[in-house]
Amino acid sequence: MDSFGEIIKRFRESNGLFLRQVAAKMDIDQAIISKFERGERKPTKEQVQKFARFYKIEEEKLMIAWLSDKVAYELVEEKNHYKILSVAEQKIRFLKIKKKV
Amino acid sequence: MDSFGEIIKRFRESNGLFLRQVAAKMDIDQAIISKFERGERKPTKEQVQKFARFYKIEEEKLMIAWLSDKVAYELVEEKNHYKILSVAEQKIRFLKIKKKV
DNA sequence: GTTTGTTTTGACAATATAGGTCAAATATAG
DNA sequence: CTATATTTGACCTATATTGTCAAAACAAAC
Repeated sequence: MDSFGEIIKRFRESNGLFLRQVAAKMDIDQAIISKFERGERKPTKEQVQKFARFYKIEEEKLMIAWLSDKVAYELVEEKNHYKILSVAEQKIRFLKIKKKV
Repeated sequence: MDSFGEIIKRFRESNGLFLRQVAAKMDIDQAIISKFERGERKPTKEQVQKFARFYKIEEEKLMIAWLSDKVAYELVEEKNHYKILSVAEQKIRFLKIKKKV
């Protein structure tokens, strides 16, 4: 249940890298990476993919963390979050079927 | 499992109102309401509340439809949507507990 | 306590996304 | 064809998100 930020921070540290180094190699401002790691800012989808490649993390895994962060952030202040999620699930299933036809 | 748009359209029609009339009373451009009804645009939270009051729909019900639309729209193109939703659910639960402390 | 190296913060700019307005186009009914 | 209702699309504005940079804060070493 890790957040995107926790994951990329863990990988950075286990590789013994400084923000400065990651920033240079990935060509992303280090202030932003610092904010990603602490969940203060959300990366774009392209950045998520870039991090997956950089740290050799399975892209799907990182994507799940990132998207679930977004959904959680969007609903945490709302009532009935469980209901909202289950209705959303039904709608997604319906939409996915519809598109294939 | 209705979308926000389907709900407000149903209420408008069952009240025998034209878009023009709703638009005038609610002070929202009728083109926008037309787009809401067909899901082409998403209303703001304030507008959702306004529609709930206008049609005397239970606000929670409309809010659930609106938020689940947003989540569904956000995830429909993604893989692993079920996994994403279940991780999001855990994260929300965790965050809600954390806030109360 | 000052030097050196790292991370965090915050103000501001740039960009992207969402929402609003309006008039014209397209139904639909008579 | 006329009249009324809805939809579409182009354009504009507002808001939210992301990027940049320099300074502040933190930490370890000495």
